[in-house]
Amino acid sequence: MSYSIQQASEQTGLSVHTLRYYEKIGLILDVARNAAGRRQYSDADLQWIRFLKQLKATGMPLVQMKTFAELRRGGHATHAARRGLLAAHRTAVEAQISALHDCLDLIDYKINKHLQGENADDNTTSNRNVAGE
Amino acid sequence: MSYSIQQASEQTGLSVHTLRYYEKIGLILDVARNAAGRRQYSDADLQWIRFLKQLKATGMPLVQMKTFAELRRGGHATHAARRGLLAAHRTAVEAQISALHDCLDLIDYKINKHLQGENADDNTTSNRNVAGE
DNA sequence: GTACAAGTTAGAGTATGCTCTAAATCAAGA
DNA sequence: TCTTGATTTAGAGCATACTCTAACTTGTAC
Repeated sequence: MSYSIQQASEQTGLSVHTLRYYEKIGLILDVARNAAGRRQYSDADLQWIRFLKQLKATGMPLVQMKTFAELRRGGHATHAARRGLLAAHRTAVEAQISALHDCLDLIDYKINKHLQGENADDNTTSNRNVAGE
Repeated sequence: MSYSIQQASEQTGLSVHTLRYYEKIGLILDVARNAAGRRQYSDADLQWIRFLKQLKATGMPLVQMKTFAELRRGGHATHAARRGLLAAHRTAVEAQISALHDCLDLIDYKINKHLQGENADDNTTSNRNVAGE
């Protein structure tokens, strides 16, 4: 099964512009072309693009994804390197989750403060050591 | 207690450039000045800046933080609006956490795949419906 | 064959969020 | 007083990640 750039866009949720851009900067490699020079995305291509989207959702910069894309093209020899990258990123994602939980706690505290109708404009007298209103 | 911009920078982890920038775009309001026109940050200011930093860590755009900053200046009358904003943001942060957990799962799958020495370059024969290598 | 939609490229433009520079002012120590 | 370092402003510059434009080619329907 192969897909036009428009179909790939629909399947992945990235715009056609973005798909071309990702290819230009080396995130998507070796996309097949038909006789007329048009892109023919494979299922594997779409899976890879969805993976990129996931990585992006975790805040990974495109340049780091590019590193991964290049390693991927290197085949078996690069398995260890890719594993290392993923492991490092895993740690980063866990830290992010932890930071978001902290923020949730803070938001809950703030919401609660507002619900109770406390003087929410005077941070200096807060009985809890959290950031200002 | 009041703090110079340099001290505020040290206390909050934002650069002095960023502190001035945040003030310029309306994220930090009504910072006191001494006779010479130099900024004198209060403890309340620092708490507010730390709160901004937390919001930023959750991916909130500066323009939305600015809305919150303006509401804050509005005092009691804006409590409900602020509560609404925070509640909406809470939902967004929860969604983010959930997305990050999904990504962790995917990363774990990938790491595992590499550890086992499977053919990690052939996505089309993957026995699991996840994104490409 | 003639529209018309969809594809191609290179390259310009935009949005966000800083980050730095220049020129001037100010405060404190030798 | 002179120097050094910190501050001030307006505004320029930069990095990231798109997003769009122009000019052209291709494929399909009528």
